[in-house]
Amino acid sequence: MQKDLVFKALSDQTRRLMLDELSERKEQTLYELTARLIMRHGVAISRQALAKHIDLLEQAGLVSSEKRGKYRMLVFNDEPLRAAMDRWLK
Amino acid sequence: MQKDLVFKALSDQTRRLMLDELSERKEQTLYELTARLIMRHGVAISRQALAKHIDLLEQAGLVSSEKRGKYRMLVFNDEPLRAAMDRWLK
DNA sequence: TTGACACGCAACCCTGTGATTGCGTATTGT
DNA sequence: ACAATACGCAATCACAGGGTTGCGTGTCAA
Repeated sequence: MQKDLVFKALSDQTRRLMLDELSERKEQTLYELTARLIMRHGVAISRQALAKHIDLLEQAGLVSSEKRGKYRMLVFNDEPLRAAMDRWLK
Repeated sequence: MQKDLVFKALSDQTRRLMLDELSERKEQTLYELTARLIMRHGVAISRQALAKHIDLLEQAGLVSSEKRGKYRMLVFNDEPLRAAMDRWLK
Protein backbone atom coordinates (compact mmCIF):
# COMPACT_ATOMS: atom_id res chain seq x y z
CA MET A 1 0.00 0.00 0.00
CA GLN A 2 1.32 3.40 -1.00
CA LYS A 3 -0.35 5.27 1.84
CA ASP A 4 1.40 3.19 4.44
CA LEU A 5 4.68 4.63 3.22
CA VAL A 6 3.29 8.16 3.33
CA PHE A 7 2.31 7.89 6.98
CA LYS A 8 5.55 6.20 7.81
CA ALA A 9 7.40 9.02 6.11
CA LEU A 10 5.51 11.62 8.12
CA SER A 11 6.15 9.91 11.43
CA ASP A 12 9.67 11.29 11.76
CA GLN A 13 10.32 14.88 12.77
CA THR A 14 13.45 15.24 10.68
CA ARG A 15 11.59 14.12 7.56
CA ARG A 16 8.84 16.62 8.29
CA LEU A 17 11.45 19.35 8.53
CA MET A 18 12.81 18.23 5.18
CA LEU A 19 9.34 18.50 3.71
CA ASP A 20 9.03 21.99 5.17
CA GLU A 21 12.15 23.07 3.35
CA LEU A 22 11.23 21.29 0.14
CA SER A 23 7.72 22.74 0.11
CA GLU A 24 9.19 26.25 0.21
CA ARG A 25 11.98 25.69 -2.30
CA LYS A 26 10.46 23.11 -4.58
CA GLU A 27 13.70 22.21 -6.26
CA GLN A 28 17.09 21.95 -4.69
CA THR A 29 19.99 19.55 -4.42
CA LEU A 30 20.49 17.13 -1.57
CA TYR A 31 23.61 19.07 -0.71
CA GLU A 32 21.70 22.34 -0.43
CA LEU A 33 18.99 20.74 1.65
CA THR A 34 21.52 19.21 4.01
CA ALA A 35 23.32 22.52 4.47
CA ARG A 36 20.05 24.34 5.04
CA LEU A 37 18.83 21.91 7.66
CA ILE A 38 22.07 22.14 9.58
CA MET A 39 22.50 25.92 9.32
CA ARG A 40 18.97 27.24 9.70
CA HIS A 41 17.29 24.51 11.69
CA GLY A 42 20.23 23.41 13.79
CA VAL A 43 19.77 19.78 12.88
CA ALA A 44 22.66 17.70 14.15
CA ILE A 45 22.75 14.80 11.74
CA SER A 46 25.02 13.18 9.20
CA ARG A 47 24.68 13.38 5.44
CA GLN A 48 24.06 9.66 5.20
CA ALA A 49 21.18 9.82 7.63
CA LEU A 50 19.52 12.54 5.53
CA ALA A 51 20.09 10.49 2.40
CA LYS A 52 18.24 7.59 3.94
CA HIS A 53 15.39 9.91 4.85
CA ILE A 54 15.24 11.11 1.26
CA ASP A 55 15.09 7.53 0.03
CA LEU A 56 12.11 6.92 2.26
CA LEU A 57 10.39 10.13 1.17
CA GLU A 58 10.93 9.08 -2.43
CA GLN A 59 9.42 5.67 -1.84
CA ALA A 60 6.38 7.42 -0.41
CA GLY A 61 6.12 9.55 -3.55
CA LEU A 62 6.56 12.79 -1.61
CA VAL A 63 9.86 13.57 -3.29
CA SER A 64 11.21 12.75 -6.72
CA SER A 65 14.91 12.93 -7.40
CA GLU A 66 17.04 13.11 -10.50
CA LYS A 67 20.78 12.83 -10.95
CA ARG A 68 22.20 15.95 -12.52
CA GLY A 69 25.94 15.70 -12.79
CA LYS A 70 27.36 15.10 -9.40
CA TYR A 71 24.30 16.54 -7.70
CA ARG A 72 20.98 14.95 -6.83
CA MET A 73 18.07 17.24 -7.55
CA LEU A 74 15.05 16.97 -5.28
CA VAL A 75 11.48 17.93 -6.14
CA PHE A 76 8.62 18.05 -3.66
CA ASN A 77 5.21 16.56 -4.43
CA ASP A 78 2.22 17.12 -2.15
CA GLU A 79 -0.27 14.90 -3.95
CA PRO A 80 0.26 11.81 -1.79
CA LEU A 81 -0.50 13.93 1.26
CA ARG A 82 -3.92 14.89 -0.04
CA ALA A 83 -4.66 11.35 -1.14
CA ALA A 84 -3.73 9.97 2.26
CA MET A 85 -5.87 12.33 4.29
CA ASP A 86 -9.18 12.46 2.42
CA ARG A 87 -9.82 9.15 4.10
CA TRP A 88 -10.96 10.97 7.24
CA LEU A 89 -11.45 14.56 6.07
CA LYS A 90 -14.50 15.05 3.89
CA MET B 1 4.49 19.65 20.39
CA GLN B 2 0.96 18.41 19.79
CA LYS B 3 1.47 17.68 16.10
CA ASP B 4 4.31 15.30 16.82
CA LEU B 5 1.83 13.07 18.62
CA VAL B 6 -0.61 13.28 15.72
CA PHE B 7 1.93 12.07 13.19
CA LYS B 8 3.15 9.44 15.60
CA ALA B 9 -0.43 8.26 16.02
CA LEU B 10 -0.93 8.01 12.26
CA SER B 11 2.25 6.03 11.73
CA ASP B 12 0.67 2.74 12.77
CA GLN B 13 -1.66 0.82 10.51
CA THR B 14 -3.79 -0.57 13.32
CA ARG B 15 -4.38 2.92 14.69
CA ARG B 16 -5.38 4.12 11.22
CA LEU B 17 -7.89 1.30 11.02
CA MET B 18 -9.25 2.35 14.38
CA LEU B 19 -9.67 5.89 13.07
CA ASP B 20 -11.47 4.50 10.03
CA GLU B 21 -13.99 2.82 12.27
CA LEU B 22 -14.31 5.77 14.62
CA SER B 23 -14.78 8.23 11.76
CA GLU B 24 -17.76 6.21 10.53
CA ARG B 25 -19.34 5.57 13.91
CA LYS B 26 -18.37 8.62 15.85
CA GLU B 27 -19.29 7.20 19.22
CA GLN B 28 -18.81 3.67 20.40
CA THR B 29 -17.33 1.77 23.31
CA LEU B 30 -13.85 0.33 23.34
CA TYR B 31 -15.47 -3.10 23.51
CA GLU B 32 -17.50 -2.46 20.37
CA LEU B 33 -14.49 -1.12 18.53
CA THR B 34 -12.39 -4.11 19.50
CA ALA B 35 -15.07 -6.54 18.35
CA ARG B 36 -15.54 -4.67 15.09
CA LEU B 37 -11.84 -4.63 14.27
CA ILE B 38 -11.53 -8.34 14.87
CA MET B 39 -14.74 -9.33 13.08
CA ARG B 40 -14.83 -7.04 10.07
CA HIS B 41 -11.17 -6.24 9.55
CA GLY B 42 -9.69 -9.53 10.68
CA VAL B 43 -7.29 -7.84 13.05
CA ALA B 44 -5.51 -10.40 15.20
CA ILE B 45 -4.65 -8.45 18.31
CA SER B 46 -5.29 -8.44 22.03
CA ARG B 47 -7.58 -6.09 23.89
CA GLN B 48 -4.69 -4.59 25.80
CA ALA B 49 -2.85 -3.72 22.65
CA LEU B 50 -5.88 -1.85 21.34
CA ALA B 51 -6.26 -0.07 24.66
CA LYS B 52 -2.72 1.21 24.39
CA HIS B 53 -3.42 2.42 20.88
CA ILE B 54 -6.46 4.28 22.16
CA ASP B 55 -4.34 5.92 24.85
CA LEU B 56 -1.98 7.17 22.19
CA LEU B 57 -4.81 8.41 19.97
CA GLU B 58 -6.22 10.23 22.96
CA GLN B 59 -2.90 11.90 23.70
CA ALA B 60 -2.83 13.11 20.11
CA GLY B 61 -6.29 14.60 20.54
CA LEU B 62 -7.78 12.41 17.83
CA VAL B 63 -10.01 10.56 20.25
CA SER B 64 -11.66 11.60 23.48
CA SER B 65 -12.93 9.01 25.92
CA GLU B 66 -15.31 9.03 28.83
CA LYS B 67 -16.08 6.39 31.42
CA ARG B 68 -19.72 5.42 31.32
CA GLY B 69 -20.42 2.65 33.77
CA LYS B 70 -18.19 -0.24 33.00
CA TYR B 71 -17.77 0.91 29.41
CA ARG B 72 -15.36 3.40 27.93
CA MET B 73 -17.02 5.60 25.34
CA LEU B 74 -14.86 6.79 22.46
CA VAL B 75 -15.43 9.88 20.32
CA PHE B 76 -13.51 10.72 17.17
CA ASN B 77 -12.14 14.21 16.51
CA ASP B 78 -10.68 15.17 13.13
CA GLU B 79 -9.51 18.66 13.99
CA PRO B 80 -5.90 17.75 14.84
CA LEU B 81 -5.63 16.13 11.41
CA ARG B 82 -6.52 19.35 9.62
CA ALA B 83 -4.23 21.38 11.85
CA ALA B 84 -1.33 19.04 11.20
CA MET B 85 -1.61 19.03 7.43
CA ASP B 86 -2.18 22.68 6.53
CA ARG B 87 1.54 23.01 7.02
CA TRP B 88 2.11 21.70 3.50
CA LEU B 89 -1.34 21.92 1.89
CA LYS B 90 -2.42 25.46 1.14
C1' DT C 1 45.90 14.15 -14.36
C1' DT C 2 44.79 14.84 -9.95
C1' DG C 3 42.51 16.24 -6.13
C1' DA C 4 38.26 17.89 -3.95
C1' DC C 5 33.61 17.06 -3.79
C1' DA C 6 28.69 15.14 -3.79
C1' DC C 7 26.90 11.02 -3.30
C1' DG C 8 25.87 5.59 -2.83
C1' DC C 9 26.30 1.24 -0.28
C1' DA C 10 26.72 -1.83 3.67
C1' DA C 11 27.50 -3.19 8.35
C1' DC C 12 26.68 -2.17 12.99
C1' DC C 13 24.60 -0.16 17.35
C1' DC C 14 20.96 1.27 20.24
C1' DT C 15 16.68 3.12 21.46
C1' DG C 16 11.67 3.10 20.82
C1' DT C 17 7.59 0.68 20.58
C1' DG C 18 4.05 -2.70 19.27
C1' DA C 19 2.46 -6.86 21.38
C1' DT C 20 1.78 -10.36 24.86
C1' DT C 21 1.04 -12.09 29.52
C1' DG C 22 -0.53 -11.92 34.15
C1' DC C 23 -3.02 -9.87 37.63
C1' DG C 24 -6.15 -6.56 39.83
C1' DT C 25 -10.61 -3.68 40.04
C1' DA C 26 -15.01 -1.65 39.40
C1' DT C 27 -19.47 -2.52 37.33
C1' DT C 28 -23.44 -5.16 36.05
C1' DG C 29 -27.05 -8.75 35.84
C1' DT C 30 -29.14 -12.75 38.15
C1' DA D 1 -24.08 -12.38 47.31
C1' DC D 2 -21.75 -13.89 43.37
C1' DA D 3 -20.21 -14.64 38.89
C1' DA D 4 -19.39 -12.62 34.45
C1' DT D 5 -17.77 -8.72 32.26
C1' DA D 6 -15.21 -4.51 30.54
C1' DC D 7 -11.35 -2.42 31.63
C1' DG D 8 -6.59 -0.67 33.90
C1' DC D 9 -1.76 -1.46 35.29
C1' DA D 10 2.88 -3.37 35.03
C1' DA D 11 6.57 -6.37 33.48
C1' DT D 12 8.58 -8.52 29.67
C1' DC D 13 9.87 -9.62 24.87
C1' DA D 14 11.06 -9.03 19.96
C1' DC D 15 11.87 -6.33 16.22
C1' DA D 16 11.76 -2.20 13.32
C1' DG D 17 14.06 1.89 12.44
C1' DG D 18 17.06 6.13 13.10
C1' DG D 19 21.85 7.09 13.40
C1' DT D 20 26.76 6.45 12.84
C1' DT D 21 31.02 4.76 10.70
C1' DG D 22 33.76 3.22 6.96
C1' DC D 23 34.64 2.72 2.33
C1' DG D 24 33.85 3.05 -2.63
C1' DT D 25 32.43 5.68 -7.04
C1' DG D 26 31.45 9.07 -10.42
C1' DT D 27 31.87 14.06 -11.43
C1' DC D 28 34.08 18.45 -12.02
C1' DA D 29 37.50 22.11 -11.73
C1' DA D 30 42.40 23.24 -11.71
